[in-house]
Amino acid sequence: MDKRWQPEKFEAEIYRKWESSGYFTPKKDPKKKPFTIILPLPNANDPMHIGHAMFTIQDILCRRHRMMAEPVLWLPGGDHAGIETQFVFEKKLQKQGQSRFDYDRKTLYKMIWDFVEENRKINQFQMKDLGFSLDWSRYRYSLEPEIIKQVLATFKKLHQDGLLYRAERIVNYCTHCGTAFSDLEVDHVEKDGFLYYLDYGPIQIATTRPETIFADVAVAVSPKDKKYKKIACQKAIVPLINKEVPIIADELVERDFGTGALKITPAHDATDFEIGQKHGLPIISCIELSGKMINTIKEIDGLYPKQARQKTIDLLKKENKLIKTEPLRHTVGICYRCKNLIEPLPVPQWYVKTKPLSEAVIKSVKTKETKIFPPRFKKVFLDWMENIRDWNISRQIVWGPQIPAWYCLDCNPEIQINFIDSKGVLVSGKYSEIKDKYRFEEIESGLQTLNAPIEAEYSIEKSKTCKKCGQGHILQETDTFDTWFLSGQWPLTTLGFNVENPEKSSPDFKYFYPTSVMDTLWDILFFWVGRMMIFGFYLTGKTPFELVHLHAKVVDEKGQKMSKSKGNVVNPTEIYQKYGADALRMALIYGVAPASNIALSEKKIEAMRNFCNKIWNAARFIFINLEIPNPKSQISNKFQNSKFKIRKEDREILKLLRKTINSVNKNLDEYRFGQALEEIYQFFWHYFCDLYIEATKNRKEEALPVLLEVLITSLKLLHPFAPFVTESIYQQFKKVLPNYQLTKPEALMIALWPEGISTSKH
RNA sequence: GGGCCCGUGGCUCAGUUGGUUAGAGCAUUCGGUUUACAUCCGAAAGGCCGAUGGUUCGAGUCCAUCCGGGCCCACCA
Repeated sequence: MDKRWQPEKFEAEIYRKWESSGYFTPKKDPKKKPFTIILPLPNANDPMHIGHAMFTIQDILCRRHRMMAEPVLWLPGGDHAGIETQFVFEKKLQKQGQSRFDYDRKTLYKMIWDFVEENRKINQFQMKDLGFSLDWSRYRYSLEPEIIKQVLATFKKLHQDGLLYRAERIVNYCTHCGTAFSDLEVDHVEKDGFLYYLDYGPIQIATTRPETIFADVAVAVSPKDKKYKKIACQKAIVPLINKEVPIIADELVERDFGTGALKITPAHDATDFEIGQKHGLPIISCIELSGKMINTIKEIDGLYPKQARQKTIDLLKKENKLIKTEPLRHTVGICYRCKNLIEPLPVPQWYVKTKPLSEAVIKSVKTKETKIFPPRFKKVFLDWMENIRDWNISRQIVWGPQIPAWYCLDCNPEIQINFIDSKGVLVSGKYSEIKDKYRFEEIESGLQTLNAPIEAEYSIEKSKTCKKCGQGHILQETDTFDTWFLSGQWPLTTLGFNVENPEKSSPDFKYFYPTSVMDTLWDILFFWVGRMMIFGFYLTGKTPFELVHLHAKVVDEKGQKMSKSKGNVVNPTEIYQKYGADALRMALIYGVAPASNIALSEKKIEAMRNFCNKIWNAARFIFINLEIPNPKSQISNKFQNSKFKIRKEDREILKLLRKTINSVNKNLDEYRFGQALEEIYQFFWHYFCDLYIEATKNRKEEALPVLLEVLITSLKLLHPFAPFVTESIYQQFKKVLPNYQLTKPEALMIALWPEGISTSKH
């Protein structure tokens, strides 16, 4: 054995051995309950970042259960990651001086597909480098035809069950990304702005968005507000356009804010929209999807809201309609992706009715059919579930499966179409306006987007001709699914669930579902975990996983969030190349409490590298003392038959070993990985090495059986945390002790886990 | 506006249902090391466990209030 642990010499070979021996692929045994984890599918396009290295927790769970002789499946996959990937790709286009609007959707889709394929394997290699015991034979990609087939079937089922509908509401629209987002995808930031007090004739209002006055349809006051009682029957007058609008009363209006009167602009504010709906007010838009002003006055039309605001204020000042301006710190929504302001706009979208779906989920968490760890997240999860709002699943991007709904253009001539014609020119217009100038085939092949009015009729069955009018001018909805609509079904689709006929689901599904643990970063608890549970219960009536385990994010040594701009990002690849995978794995686990931030420093990684070296050298010491003159002669003769005296120190170390086994098991049973590792660390280094090995130096031969037993047992305990160094050592010993009882199994990875006397309650 | 979490030696954090001298890694100081250890071993120094009050035979650990830091959710224009 070398003088020190050199990971680069062993890691790749060891991983190859495991994989080729088929250890990662479970043997299904109907008599045994399997242990299953579905890997949170990384963005197929992303190289690994430090967050992915936290999958170590899952590997620890899987490796331990595998050693406990359970059939273990850890299933890997990759996500096309709709908006994330398209965003990255568009940035790339931008660098080349292009944009997505230069391409029809088919071409763009193909380009992104190729872009992803180029990178799709990278993070798979990296996960292998980290030693993850994933069953690569079951790898799934979210855009595989079979996966998409099931996802579309779910859409159809939702539709049949009346849980799906189109609606035109205020959505969170990012004019830069050109798509709507769900409420979860909007970040809120505090911003210093101004509150403008405007003269609306008999009444004064206060607003932060004077540029939207052109779309005002009313002024609302609080019904409790006495000071406006008298003028309730009068009309307010919108300045600049001198439009008369009614003054109404609604309890959503806050009496003490501003003047207590709120201008109602249903098209550009969610609260106003709600009030507008209640009072039957019209919806007038003054900002279009491109983010530009429209339907205003000639000085303003075509401007972006920011410029429009200044211009409007100038004009209001001129007409003496601006009463005063006061500074106001308020929160605004920004796009979580591009950080630009979210523009609330009315757009027809597809929605899932979530309330009926959430009931089973809530019940399962309350009855602990689905457990959440750490338990403190249970409350926020339930709060969210209980107040869930309908889910907007439409995204106006191309990267992802299109929503399976079809419109007949002849029955819906008002449909707005954007396409690139055969000369490469972008054409926009209603179908009724363009149908005589272009052939349908030209429109279809150059199609970018269509925008169907809310009353448009659609079919969820694909057909060549319209059942109503018999024409063949049919286009599919160009909205694609929110990525989470696909990934929300991941535990089902990856295991082979059949939506249309659950009886026909694959044997894998029948055996491995429900899965055991879902481990993920808590920031996607609602995005993903919640949706997986919704789909799991909706489609199978069962929870998709018995336990949700949430871990925290990795921060730098000062406790600061890692970000590119701060320059404190730790690249896992560099780390494991320098220190070895085991050192990185342990640095992420050691001394970390459940779901608390993980402070990662180079010093800590070094310390764990030293620990690997310590393990290696303890083994080396024993290895050398086997002193085998001829490796083929059986070492066992040398000590197995010899009578040796058990001394006090032998008894003590064995007792301590037993104690360590117990506490490691207990800690692991309760998901205290950091504590478990600390226990082994202390035992191995400071008791076994510092005390026991030192004490046996003058009676090496006699102590050999105990040395070997403690070493091999420790290797087993350490294996889930540091698989490479432990397996490498084991293989060295196996070579010289092929028939020794402790080194019988082919690999440490499949050796029997040291069970303690369990003290935890089950 | 509602909710959650954190505040323990210079730094980063453990401390599981309240129980003997509060732990680790890194950093610091001193000593040792001819062979398991690009190191390692031994020893030392360093903490009124954010503040105050309470429950208790006993609290870092439970309760209340306050101070300081972080996070999540929410339609205050």
